[in-house]
Amino acid sequence: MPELPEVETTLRGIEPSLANQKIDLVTVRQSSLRWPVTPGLAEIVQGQEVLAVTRRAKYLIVELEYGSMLIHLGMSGSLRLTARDADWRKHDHIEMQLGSGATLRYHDPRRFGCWLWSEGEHRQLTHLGPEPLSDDFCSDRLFQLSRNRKMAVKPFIMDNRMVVGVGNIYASEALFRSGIRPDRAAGRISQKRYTMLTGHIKEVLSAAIEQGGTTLRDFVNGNGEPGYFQQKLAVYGRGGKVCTVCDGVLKDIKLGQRSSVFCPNCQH
DNA sequence: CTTTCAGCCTGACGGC
DNA sequence: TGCCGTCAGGCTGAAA
Repeated sequence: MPELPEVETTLRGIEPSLANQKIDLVTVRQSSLRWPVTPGLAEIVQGQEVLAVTRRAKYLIVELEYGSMLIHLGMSGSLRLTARDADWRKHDHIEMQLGSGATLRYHDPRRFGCWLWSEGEHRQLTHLGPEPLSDDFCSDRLFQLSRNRKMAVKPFIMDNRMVVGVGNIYASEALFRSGIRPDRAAGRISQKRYTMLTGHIKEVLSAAIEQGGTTLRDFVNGNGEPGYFQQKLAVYGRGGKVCTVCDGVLKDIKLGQRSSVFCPNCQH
């Protein structure tokens, strides 16, 4: 389940093999993803050179000479570099062969991801909030946006218009570290506590990216998804278990259709 | 305007 | 053993 750290890890892994390479051949075996793969995408991008590979939120952007491809890994997607003649695994949907001989495979069992082509800006990228690790994401901004909002703070910080890239795992962890109950109304949290929360969001995401860096080679070589962050999680997936800080039992509630685990003792 | 919620999809898992 | 229901998750767009 790629969250922002996994997408960033993927970017760092594949970028050197794609940048400044010509796309020789693209094969789309399954075009039914979150949105249909842009019709004719393969023919359009073949022959173009990759100018750069970047990331915005959880989207990867492959910039080409006449436009760009927008790639999302959805819930279960992954990109890996393979040998040119590697066997196709179940759920390998798209392959991109580069001039160097490098081959990129897109694998996505649940098909929540996307591969889209556009000559201009992708509509998915308009209306996105700031990157969580940039200075544009600051507590003042978050505090101002939260005023008069009755929505619970957890779905609030997971809203891409507030800040991008904060998924269920890291939202839960950042709220725990901040001592804030996930179901507290966003508009009823003080500026001081938003300062803490903002800091913890940055902290938890950058720590995960750092750890992603250590499993970078494995990840790109395609030996399965990294499970490196699991033992560091204090609340996510631990409903009913004992809190790591006090001796209370962690509670599991639904917020905006998402499971939300917190410690009723430590979080208020 | 804000907020909620169904739907997309497959695999893993628990109950029987 | 296998069948069925439930859950997980990001994101959009329609409904309230």
